[in-house]
Amino acid sequence: MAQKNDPYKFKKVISIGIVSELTGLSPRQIRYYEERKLIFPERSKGIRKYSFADVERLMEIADKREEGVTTREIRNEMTKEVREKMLKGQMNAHFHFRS
Amino acid sequence: MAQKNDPYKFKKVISIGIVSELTGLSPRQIRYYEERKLIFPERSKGIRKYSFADVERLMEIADKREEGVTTREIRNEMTKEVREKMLKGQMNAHFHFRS
DNA sequence: CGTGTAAGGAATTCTGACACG
DNA sequence: CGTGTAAGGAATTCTGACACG
Repeated sequence: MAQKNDPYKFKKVISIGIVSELTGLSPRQIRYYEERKLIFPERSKGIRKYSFADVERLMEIADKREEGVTTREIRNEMTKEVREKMLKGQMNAHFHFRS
Repeated sequence: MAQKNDPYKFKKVISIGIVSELTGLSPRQIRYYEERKLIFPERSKGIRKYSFADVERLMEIADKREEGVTTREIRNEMTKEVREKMLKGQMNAHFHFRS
């Protein structure tokens, strides 16, 4: 596992303009990737707030897009990863019970 | 030393409204503490940007203010700490040379 | 000294839409 | 499909000032 007890990485506090600066993506692109369910900012009075984790995710997305991967495919890879992680979780729970 | 290789703690990316929510301080108070040189946000097109370190610092300031410590005194404690750290740095460098 | 507030302006963000492809 | 743009409105932030104390 990467880093989970990172106290700042997951707090949604960054507005879209700054995210745009950090990632090099346009606000339009960032909003579109949300529409395609690749990222999930929170809202503070209607205004989108992102975490550093979101910023890193967006940079990964940007890389894949440059390689020609469609948002649809990125989305699919994502759900696949989640599925695998859930399986692992199941297995861990299983072995835990058995031991 | 606390945490120095924290990749997110020191990036100035949070706007004053969010800092206000995180700390419970009013924007007015936050700007005033800057005027008194207790914090040093960066600016992105005139708009203040704070780091998580700044947020923590502001919470310390808030605690001291509640105890009745003046901004002047907080400022003095600060410069004193810096002075001590510089001394330590000197000593470390010194011993380093000698060993 | 430390903080609230009203004032006017500038910069940000939001959404829905049209465009191109 | 993915992204740019102009449009109109709403929310944010900024500064300097007056107030109270």
